[in-house]
Amino acid sequence: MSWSLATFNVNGIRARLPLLLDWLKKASPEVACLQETKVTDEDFPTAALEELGYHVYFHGQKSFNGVAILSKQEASEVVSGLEPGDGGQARVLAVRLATGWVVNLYVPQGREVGHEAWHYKLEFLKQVAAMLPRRFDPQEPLVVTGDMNVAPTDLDVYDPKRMAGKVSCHPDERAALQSIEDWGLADLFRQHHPEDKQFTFWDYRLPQSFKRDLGWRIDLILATKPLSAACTECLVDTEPRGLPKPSDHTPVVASFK
Amino acid sequence: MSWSLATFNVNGIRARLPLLLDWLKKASPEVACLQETKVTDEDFPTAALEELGYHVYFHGQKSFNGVAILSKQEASEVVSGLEPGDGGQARVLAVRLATGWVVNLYVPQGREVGHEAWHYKLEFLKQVAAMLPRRFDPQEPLVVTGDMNVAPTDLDVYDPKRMAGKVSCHPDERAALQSIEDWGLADLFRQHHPEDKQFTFWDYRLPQSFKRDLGWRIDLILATKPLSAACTECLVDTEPRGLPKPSDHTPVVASFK
DNA sequence: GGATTCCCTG
DNA sequence: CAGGGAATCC
Repeated sequence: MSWSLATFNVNGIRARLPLLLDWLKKASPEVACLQETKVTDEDFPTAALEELGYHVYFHGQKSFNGVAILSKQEASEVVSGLEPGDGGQARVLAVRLATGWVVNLYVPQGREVGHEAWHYKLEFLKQVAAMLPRRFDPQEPLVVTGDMNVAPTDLDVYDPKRMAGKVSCHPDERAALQSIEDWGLADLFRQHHPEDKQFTFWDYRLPQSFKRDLGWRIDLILATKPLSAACTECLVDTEPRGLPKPSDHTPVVASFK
Repeated sequence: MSWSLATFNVNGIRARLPLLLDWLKKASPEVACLQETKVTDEDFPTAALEELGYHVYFHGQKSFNGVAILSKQEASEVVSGLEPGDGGQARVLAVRLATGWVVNLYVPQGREVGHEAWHYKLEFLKQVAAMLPRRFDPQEPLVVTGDMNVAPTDLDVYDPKRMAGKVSCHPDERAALQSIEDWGLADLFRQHHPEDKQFTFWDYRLPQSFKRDLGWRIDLILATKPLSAACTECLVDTEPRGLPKPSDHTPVVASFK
């Protein structure tokens, strides 16, 4: 039985609901990991998503952050947060599905290199690296996905020279991401497309960024060996970013046999 | 040659632009008087309206109020405001067309009976009553239209008992409106429909107010004898209030032969 | 309930 | 440029 998993930073699930529902109807991933839902659990639009046949798991807060996982299969376990010390920010949600664990991350953006928020970002990445071996087994099927806010290599930014040493391209961030992968995770998009300059995020603030393809690949699907070996394809679905009222990110989808 | 004139409190012309354009295309009134445009003259969406064949006249301010007149015929005169002492609020706009003068009003709502804003409302109505004989001739064709924020009689409110003595139904407001009409204006809707309980405004804040028809008739088209005699019909177009993202008001249209 | 403006974040 | 939030007004 083949299945697929998506990650999508929706930048406000309430503002994005029509677009998200349309996309889910078409793409119909078995599992969808959402970031930046920007909504309290109280106000999460559960009903509309359940109508599409998803079990809905979420971990939200008032204005910022917020993660959710939609799954056609019911989860047997749900874990919110990175405890202890993710600062109360709603950035981590994990569920155990029949196909394995899915860990959904919304890594802090970090503002500027050296900024307090940037140190927090590095700390967060280190805590993820520490959490994985504590909670999981790299021999078991597991996905770590989400908006990492780190472009793994220079291939993953539109202008590596301009971005060199800047936030999301800084060596310390890349090293922190690498040490997460070193535990035993493969970057599925890169595994299937070793050379492609394909982005998943185009800043609203850069004029015409999407049209001119001035982007970053920061939304990743990482998987342990059992799943990376079963992965048949990993693609960026660029269409939603071109529709009216888009998120600044677009979905990434991995298919498994 | 027959023609029609509409009044429509759009409650924010920028937020209402798609709905307004659709309605204008269908109804195609010769003249449309708009209230609560809520936009500065700088930001008025002139182009989109001109594309529909209208000359566009407006008198706006930053967040509140704002009036505009769209006319397929060019105006030979345009007068903004009620000078002196309409408090700088953008509530009055008059244009001279081939078919006669059109005076577009957005009467203050008044908040609560006795409130400072309510006294201002009465003062405003008195100033309108004083301005008409000073500027115009009741023997000439003239329309005074807009959101009067007064329901002329108990027939014009959904629950006259509940509303008795309240804002927009208070005897002093009705008397002030009556003294405007006494100069020589007929209420065209009421002239053609002496008994109809037909509303033009349904409050957003009353749950299901439109569906349950809990409304007020406060958007009026008044005309001097030459035009009231030429008026063949006056109707409330209820459709726009039922569409997605509606104004709380709906257009009223008068037809003339 | 909805439009506006102003503020904060990305 | 776009989301959310709080305050103001109707």
